[in-house]
Amino acid sequence: MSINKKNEFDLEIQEIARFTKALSHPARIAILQTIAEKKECICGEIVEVIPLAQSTVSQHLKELKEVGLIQGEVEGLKSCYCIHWEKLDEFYNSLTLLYRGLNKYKKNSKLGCC
Amino acid sequence: MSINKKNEFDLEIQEIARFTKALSHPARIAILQTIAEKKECICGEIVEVIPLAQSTVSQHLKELKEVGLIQGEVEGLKSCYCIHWEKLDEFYNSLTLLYRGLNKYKKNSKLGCC
DNA sequence: AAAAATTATCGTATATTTACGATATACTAT
DNA sequence: ATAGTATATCGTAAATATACGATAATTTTT
Repeated sequence: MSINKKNEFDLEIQEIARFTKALSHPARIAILQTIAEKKECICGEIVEVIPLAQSTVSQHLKELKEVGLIQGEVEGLKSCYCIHWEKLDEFYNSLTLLYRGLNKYKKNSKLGCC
Repeated sequence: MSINKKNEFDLEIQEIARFTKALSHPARIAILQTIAEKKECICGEIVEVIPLAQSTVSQHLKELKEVGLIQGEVEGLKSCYCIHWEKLDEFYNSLTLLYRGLNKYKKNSKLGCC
């Protein structure tokens, strides 16, 4: 049992789900905010602010990087992260489309169900 | 190990994470769309359209209901679902605030990292 | 060259999610 | 009353996520 069925849905929907999943943990939202606020977005600074172990923060950073919301660059010993603004826009835009798409049906809906 | 640390983050952030988590599976996004599109939002109609077993769909419906994005009403033998539009607005608004909050720092950011 | 510092990765434990079939419950139709 | 329907819930298996310490890799500093 429990074979993955996520790929049986529309690609557009899968894309949104990958983004929302990336932001489905408070730590990753907080990390995104921290990176945005600081000019020097060094890993250690993130670890200082987030109430999780260094290895755990590193893991969350990896996930944000994999979905494309942040970029990482090795800077000697330090590792420097920044927001991938275009990707963030892309996320927000596709979510806005979803929201508007749903809202199109709002006018015809009754209050409450059935 | 693996004690839950989600509640060590800002409430605002936790709230957004609960919403994004609810939409972090393609099935739940598809279900939301299906409910919005149909006027008669009966469970069986959702099951027809979603490529998952009835019990699995029911489980996803429960999660959407728990986070408040849909409402359910028993209608005799049938079970009728609808979008909770106010809650959906709430979600979209808080995500918009997050997006704008991040974007405030965009102008001061360099292209690429460090 | 040795010690210290920074970060990614490995190993691992636990928790949660995903998925299904089977079943219970409750209503409708015969 | 009985049979049939619709849906929620239970039990369970497998997959994935979360969290940490330990360690490896690499770069500074001494």
